Amino acid sequence: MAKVKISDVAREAGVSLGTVSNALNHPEKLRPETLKLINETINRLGYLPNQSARQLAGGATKSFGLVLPRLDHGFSLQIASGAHNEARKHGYDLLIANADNDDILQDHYLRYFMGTQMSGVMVQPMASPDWHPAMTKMPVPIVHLDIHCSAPGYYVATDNEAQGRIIAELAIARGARHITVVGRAAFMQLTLRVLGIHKALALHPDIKIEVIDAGEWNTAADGYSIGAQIAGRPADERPDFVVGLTDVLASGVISALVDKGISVPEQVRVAGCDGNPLAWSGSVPLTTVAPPGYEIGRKGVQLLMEQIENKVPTKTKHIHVGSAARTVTAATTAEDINRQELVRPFLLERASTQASSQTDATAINLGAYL
Amino acid sequence: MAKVKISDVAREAGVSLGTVSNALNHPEKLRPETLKLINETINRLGYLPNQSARQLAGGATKSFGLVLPRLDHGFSLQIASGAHNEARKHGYDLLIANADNDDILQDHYLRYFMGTQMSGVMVQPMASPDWHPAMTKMPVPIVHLDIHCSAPGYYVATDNEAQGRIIAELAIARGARHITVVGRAAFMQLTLRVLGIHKALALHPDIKIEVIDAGEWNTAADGYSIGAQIAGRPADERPDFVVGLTDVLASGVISALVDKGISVPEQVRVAGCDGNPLAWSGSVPLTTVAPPGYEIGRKGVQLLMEQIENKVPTKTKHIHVGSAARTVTAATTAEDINRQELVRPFLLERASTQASSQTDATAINLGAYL
DNA sequence: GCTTGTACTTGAAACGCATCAAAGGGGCCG
DNA sequence: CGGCCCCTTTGATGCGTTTCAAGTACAAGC
Repeated sequence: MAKVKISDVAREAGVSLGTVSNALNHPEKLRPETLKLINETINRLGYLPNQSARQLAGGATKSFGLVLPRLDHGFSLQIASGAHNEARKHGYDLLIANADNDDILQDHYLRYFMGTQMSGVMVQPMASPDWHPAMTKMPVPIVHLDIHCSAPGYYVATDNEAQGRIIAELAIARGARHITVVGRAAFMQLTLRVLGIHKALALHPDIKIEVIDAGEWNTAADGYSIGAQIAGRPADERPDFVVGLTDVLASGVISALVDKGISVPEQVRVAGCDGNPLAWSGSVPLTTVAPPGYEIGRKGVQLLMEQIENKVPTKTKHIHVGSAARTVTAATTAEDINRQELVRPFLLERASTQASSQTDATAINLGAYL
Repeated sequence: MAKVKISDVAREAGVSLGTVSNALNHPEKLRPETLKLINETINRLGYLPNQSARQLAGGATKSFGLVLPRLDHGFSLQIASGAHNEARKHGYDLLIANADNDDILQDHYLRYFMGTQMSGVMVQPMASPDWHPAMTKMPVPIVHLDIHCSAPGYYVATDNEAQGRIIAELAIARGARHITVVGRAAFMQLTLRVLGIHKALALHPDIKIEVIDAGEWNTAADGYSIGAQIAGRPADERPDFVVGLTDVLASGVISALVDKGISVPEQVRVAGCDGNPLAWSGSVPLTTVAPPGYEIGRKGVQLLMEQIENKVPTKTKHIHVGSAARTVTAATTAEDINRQELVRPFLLERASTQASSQTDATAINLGAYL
């Protein structure tokens, strides 16, 4: 049980300390026999390198940290997935921390990662990351995900506004007269979706729009109760188009409507946002706009790699993923954007289900309920 | 950009190195004014403690590592969620790594975590963890999740067999004559579910059962193509009950059946396993058995805490969560089990959706398609 | 004025490893 | 046989902390 260290291995194998170290880090420098001897000794003794010591002695390790606001949100997982694959491709490890919707905790893990000599850190912040300007001056490359930063720094944003616009345009095309948006609009990303909807509707002042908050957790139960409330209204105050800011919410709304005898989509059409595979792989697929989480994770790591390789982390660089059209906000002036990538949305067929979680693009899934 | 270290803070504040260290770790030992001075200096300089150095010098940190086979599987997330909350409750951090269904990677992260002086490590292995006996002799507490270990060691298992049994009993109660199980039975946990089904059917030799592998990823598309295959059979070779070893699979099967004109549940009933919130929050809820992932994560951390506090990590201890009935396998002899907890399955109501992801128990969701 | 005690503060010693200049050991050529 | 060069191995040095025995300053008690 006593921890075996490198010197134990060295003594046992009859070589010097530095040789064992080389066996671990630069195997090509050793004579094959020596290497073999050392490896056998390592296995026999059950030696496990002390990562802390390696990092202390050797500088940064090849690993990235990723702080996510929650783990039970499919979107965050796609980010994690994309980041993971890209990181492994470059030979980096990826460690993930759950901030549990808590600013303090998010900050805590961020500091933790930076202090661990990670090569880079990524966050999907729940609020604008301007909360702590000191963060951006840290000696570790950092990238913000799924958010627009007004502060200088690297980030990769998805065009949440475009998502809203896409949904709104769909609604218009379906002849909607009264749109109800369901979800906690106070969440940064959701706010932008709502903004996109409003913008798209600017040309159609005759279309009525309302937003109903769904509580903090955006659960199906929240959706259900809102759906029930909608169902209870007199027919002429009822929307003819409901947008769930989340697939789960939309799903709950549909349950309630159907339970209360309102037919979907005949009387009320419903659409969601997120591209949850289950939402549209069922027999009655839900229409949903999928933000390119996987791609965001991937780009995030690429941005990290750039900073690491260039060693010039002073320049601001942003990437926009999945924009259907370019958005201009105060934060993204021309000078801020050194590179911008637009990925066109496209339609997914019913049966090619898995594409939605692996694709590089913003996807619109056309399903039922619409 | 140059990293500021503790000695810089000390010099700048005009105190000694050890005093700054005390300010960080034992603030109560310092005179309030000194503490204040140091804290101000720390903030002014943007000092960030080097975690590697701390760990090296100070021994283990208060943090746990969790290695998961995949991140896009809801069940693993529930584990992560439960582990996270329990860990935070004890003041520990939780870091998560994604093994991406890869043995090597799983091993890699495991070693990484152990080498980082984590206080404890947890894995949800994809195969039996006996693959590497050396692991169990490591100087770091380790707990295996969602699996039965025959090797001595700590683990918390859910009763996968019981899940299968529950589903099978449901099928019997519905008068099934021919059951088709869809999924990659080679996955440890799924194997046990299938075993449970077989055992439950032992008393009903007249009921026909078949298992169809769904490929490695268990996607909805896999389910769809299997569903299509089933639909293509002559009516008398078609099952009257399909069990998706995963909700997503079941979902895909239903899509295919419906597309091919086979009515569900009139002609073929379908059930899933996993308790994916979306699976049964829609308008046509899927029947599914939910393994208590959240609780598994929680118990895992508790087991870790026990080992840490007792400092007697030699005793084998197992916890069974969510057993509907006790299973006895060769691996769990009476002596092995020091403590066993049985949580009774219960029914969830349609509208109380969020419970399924937060509950402590194995849940059976009764839905449509059945 | 001297001793004892209290309340902080100091700084040297480890923590386990990667690094790298230097040393060792052949082989080859002149 | 000496001189060179190349391949391999050595071990002292330092990475940024924590820890802890030793030190300092000051007050109280005699």
